[in-house]
Amino acid sequence: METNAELRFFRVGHTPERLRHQFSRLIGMTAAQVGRVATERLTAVGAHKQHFMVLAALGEFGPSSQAGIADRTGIFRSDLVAVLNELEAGGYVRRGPDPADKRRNVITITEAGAARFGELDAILTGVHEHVMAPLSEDEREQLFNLLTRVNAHLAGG
Amino acid sequence: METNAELRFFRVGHTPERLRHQFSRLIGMTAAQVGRVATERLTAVGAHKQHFMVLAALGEFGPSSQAGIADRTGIFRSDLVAVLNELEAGGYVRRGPDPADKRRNVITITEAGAARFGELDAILTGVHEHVMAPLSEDEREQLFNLLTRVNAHLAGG
DNA sequence: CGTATGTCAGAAGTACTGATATTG
DNA sequence: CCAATATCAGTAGTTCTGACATAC
Repeated sequence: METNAELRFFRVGHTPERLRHQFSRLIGMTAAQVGRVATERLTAVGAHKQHFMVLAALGEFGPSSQAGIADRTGIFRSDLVAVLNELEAGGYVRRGPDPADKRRNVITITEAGAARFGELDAILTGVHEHVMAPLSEDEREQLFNLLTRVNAHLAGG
Repeated sequence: METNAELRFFRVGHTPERLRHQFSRLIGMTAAQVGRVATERLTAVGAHKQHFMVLAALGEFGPSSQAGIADRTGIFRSDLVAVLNELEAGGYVRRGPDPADKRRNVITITEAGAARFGELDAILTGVHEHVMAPLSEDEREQLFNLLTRVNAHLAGG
């Protein structure tokens, strides 16, 4: 299992190539690992990322139709139904008909929902503390800024 | 649907909170969008991320057992079987018994496999060009370094 | 005997498509 | 008549668990 130069196309001393290739996998690998940790800790309290996303969207933008939540979170309208069923069952949101447009529901976050959001947010903050552990304050801010710009660009088109 | 201060717990002027919350979703959202684009373009040529990961691992570390590939890529041994079946069917890898340990197979990348890797790598490079578009050369390097350190830390324990 | 390897069968989560009834 | 909304049914792909035979 030792070095067989014929069969390796990344040779030692060929660093730029190797870095580029690692780069291609970097985002995916990082995201996968971060996602795994986050999912793990959220399921430990009976939640999903989607719960967090919905509660965050409601907290940020106020009461909304389901279509509005779907647009803001990227969750499919069809999948949102189940997520809202769960959140409603937990008392975290209220779902009522919209008097102004009878096709729509108005989804409203409750006190319990705000508290739940705080709980999930603390968990995710813990995760990203763990993830960011090797970075300084300045570097975390750099990473935040770079990712924000990348994300804005991707969301924009 | 206008501002209802009672129901929003992110208030204007409460910026730090909002940033923190956005931060929690940032990696996930970015990863999701990058992943979607990458998957889309790879399936267009009949490939998956896992194909790329396996070929990259073989290129980087040379011939390996399936367990070795699983360790390096994070793909489960059970799932690797199908991935290698596909790669073998395409002529991209050879799978033979290990004379030194009859439990193991030795997986070797072929010439065609190296070419295939180049093809997939070009596709993913294109994706990350698209992703990194708003960043300067220096900033890309920064992002690369930050993610590398985060990733190393996560992989290490 | 306990452990590692490759393989298979299947569960659980996620992402997505399509159809439908209701309403605008 | 066309578009949007909430909902449901079902597909596809990913992640992960468990079992098993073989070999160390």
